[in-house]
Amino acid sequence: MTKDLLYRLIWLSRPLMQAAEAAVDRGLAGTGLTVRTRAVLEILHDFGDATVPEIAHRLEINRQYVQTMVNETLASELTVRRANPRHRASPLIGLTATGRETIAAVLAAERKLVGDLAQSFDDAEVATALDVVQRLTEALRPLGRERPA
Amino acid sequence: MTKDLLYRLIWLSRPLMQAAEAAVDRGLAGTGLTVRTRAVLEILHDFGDATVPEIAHRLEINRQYVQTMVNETLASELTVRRANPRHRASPLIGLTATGRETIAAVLAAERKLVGDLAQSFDDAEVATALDVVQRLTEALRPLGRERPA
DNA sequence: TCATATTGACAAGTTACATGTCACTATGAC
DNA sequence: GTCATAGTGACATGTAACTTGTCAATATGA
Repeated sequence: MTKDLLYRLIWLSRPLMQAAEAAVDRGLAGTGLTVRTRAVLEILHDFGDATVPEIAHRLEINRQYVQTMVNETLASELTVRRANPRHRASPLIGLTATGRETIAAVLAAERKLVGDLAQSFDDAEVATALDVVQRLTEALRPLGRERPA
Repeated sequence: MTKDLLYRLIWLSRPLMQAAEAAVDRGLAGTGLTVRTRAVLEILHDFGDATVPEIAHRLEINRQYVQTMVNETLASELTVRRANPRHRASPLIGLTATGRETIAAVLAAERKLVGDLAQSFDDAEVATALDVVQRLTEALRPLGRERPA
């Protein structure tokens, strides 16, 4: 029955996430990054300079916490503040040369590992899995809200 | 490319888990349970009486934390201590009538919701997704360990 | 019987967040 | 321009879900 399979799939999300984040964390050893500062740098790497609230929106966590993560990356000179023409009080955060090299190296290493894993899977099944998981996530989301829609 | 799809699938595990746990949490409103005490009761419901270390092993978290969760369920009389013939100092934890009714109601409600969701999916795609996610989790697990195997 | 392991209880520490407040700064309607 | 309203950085505090360490009581097995 689909119901039971779906139930098992839902509860597999936690082990998958834990395994994934542990693997990422291990890949971060020696870089001085944490899983969360890695996430900030990845946003800047993928989308270019952004303000703290913009990064927070992308990461779907609140701006106050992102602020502390960004402050850490500023302190370790992985990022810098740049003048924001659109808002004088809210500078754009951008990668420094070091920051760019660091995150690029991390992402490249991760992609290499995933490339190795990918050999055990074929395109069609992964595409199906991705589609199912995406639809499932969207279907579950409203159920967690105050007033489920 | 399979690699990119796989990468996206890996990073979807967190949103899926968050959506799933938020939905579970919402279903717990009014029962006095938390996501974690629910997990303890579910183990007892599915596998029968168990000691604290046994529950911890099933949940893959440490016994000290499980002990505090179990103590909460004992305090709210959802569970009771029963003599353990195999170990005098480590009682078996079992559901009370109230505990059994509570967890049965919660699980039934969850299964009903999943049943509704299941109508948007077909058996084959969910089976494929489950298989991919299981294999992916097992493949990622060793990468997070000290000495990746 | 005696070394070793298991268990419950308790204390602390940690991580990854959320929430609330303040002062400052923009922005847009007028 | 002016003024209500919203966005922002900084800071403080709170919280859930853990981990780690320790101790004394108790088992277990050679």
